[in-house]
Amino acid sequence: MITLFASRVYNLVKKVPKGRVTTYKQIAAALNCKAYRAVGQALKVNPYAPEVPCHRVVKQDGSLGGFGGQTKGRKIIAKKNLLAKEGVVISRGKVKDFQKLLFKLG
DNA sequence: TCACTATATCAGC
DNA sequence: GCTGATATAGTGA
Repeated sequence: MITLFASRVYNLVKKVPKGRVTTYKQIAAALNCKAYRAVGQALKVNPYAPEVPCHRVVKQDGSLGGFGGQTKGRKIIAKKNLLAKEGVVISRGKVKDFQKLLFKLG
């Protein structure tokens, strides 16, 4: 079930250009709320898999967050490769130059 | 209303 | 630096 809130999240994520990343907080802030977790859930059930690259959405500290294939555990390799292809380097499980690559919404 | 969740932030060690 | 607890907001049953 896609809701209005989720649609807004997708819209914002789609705005993130290649080689750039954003955070759950940025998205939530752009929506004028603090539903960081709701954002993650919205992305989780996203029907726009290729259009809404959740791998471009990371945690506030630059770490990949809970995604990376599944929410249980697993390794975060696919995302690392995907981001690396776009110019985003992952170092120690976190985005390198995160602050520079961070795409501020609004 | 209750429980769950891909977060964020603070306190304690 | 890491872990535990708390705050916040949205979704589904």
